[in-house]
Amino acid sequence: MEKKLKSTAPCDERCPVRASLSLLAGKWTLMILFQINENTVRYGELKRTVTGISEKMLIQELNMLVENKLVIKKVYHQVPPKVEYTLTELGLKTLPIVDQLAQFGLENLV
Amino acid sequence: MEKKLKSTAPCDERCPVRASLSLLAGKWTLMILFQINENTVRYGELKRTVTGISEKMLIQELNMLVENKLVIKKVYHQVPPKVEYTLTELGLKTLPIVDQLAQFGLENLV
DNA sequence: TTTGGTACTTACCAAATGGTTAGAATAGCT
DNA sequence: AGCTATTCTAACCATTTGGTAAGTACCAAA
Repeated sequence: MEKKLKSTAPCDERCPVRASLSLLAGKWTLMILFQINENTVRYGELKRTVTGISEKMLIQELNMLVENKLVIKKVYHQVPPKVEYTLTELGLKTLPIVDQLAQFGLENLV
Repeated sequence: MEKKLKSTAPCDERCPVRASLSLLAGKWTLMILFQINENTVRYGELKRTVTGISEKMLIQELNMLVENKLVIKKVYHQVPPKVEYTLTELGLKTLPIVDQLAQFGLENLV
């Protein structure tokens, strides 16, 4: 009775894949989430571990992630400043996606 | 002995997440793979189901996917022409990623 | 002979993305 | 007084990405 749903279902605004991608499709987004993972990470640490990213991009992405409630930012008002980033509940839920990406990479690329 | 590997592992060229993203991070890539899925799909069908994409982008992405061995293209030399796209073995292995994206979208967005 | 259907291709332009460089803030250390 | 450390901001430019619109090819059917 409902055999061919898949092939005809259009991928429009309601498509869950599209919705996720609009949040996560950036060049660096998933890699940053991967690096934060289940840890609490300082800005400088991210700068070092996400190799190749510019400061501008890193900050821009982090702000975007905070705005979208995937990441929590904790500022220590010290000098020199100290800022820590952690995944929110929602952010943690992206880790299975990242895991699949990692697994695909491990098995078929690199 | 090897507790803190995660937090210090840099995400450089060897990072499997980065490798996968370099292949799949495009705005439309994963959505196209999602639409082809386990089916055999004609070009025109994709044009209709991946709503919002331009012909230029769709062709460009499909060519890229064929080049990267994620998709097989079968041309029927008829008039009017008929072209079918199918996922390769490798392409099928990206479906778990897409599934996670879909699940994340379903549970937290839309 | 004109129209239609399918799968592209091309040229041009606009917008999004990303990189580089310099600098701001601030307090402790020398 | 000047240096250092850390996080972030701003201005400028280059590259990449993406969209629009028009055109190509081919034959069959009207």
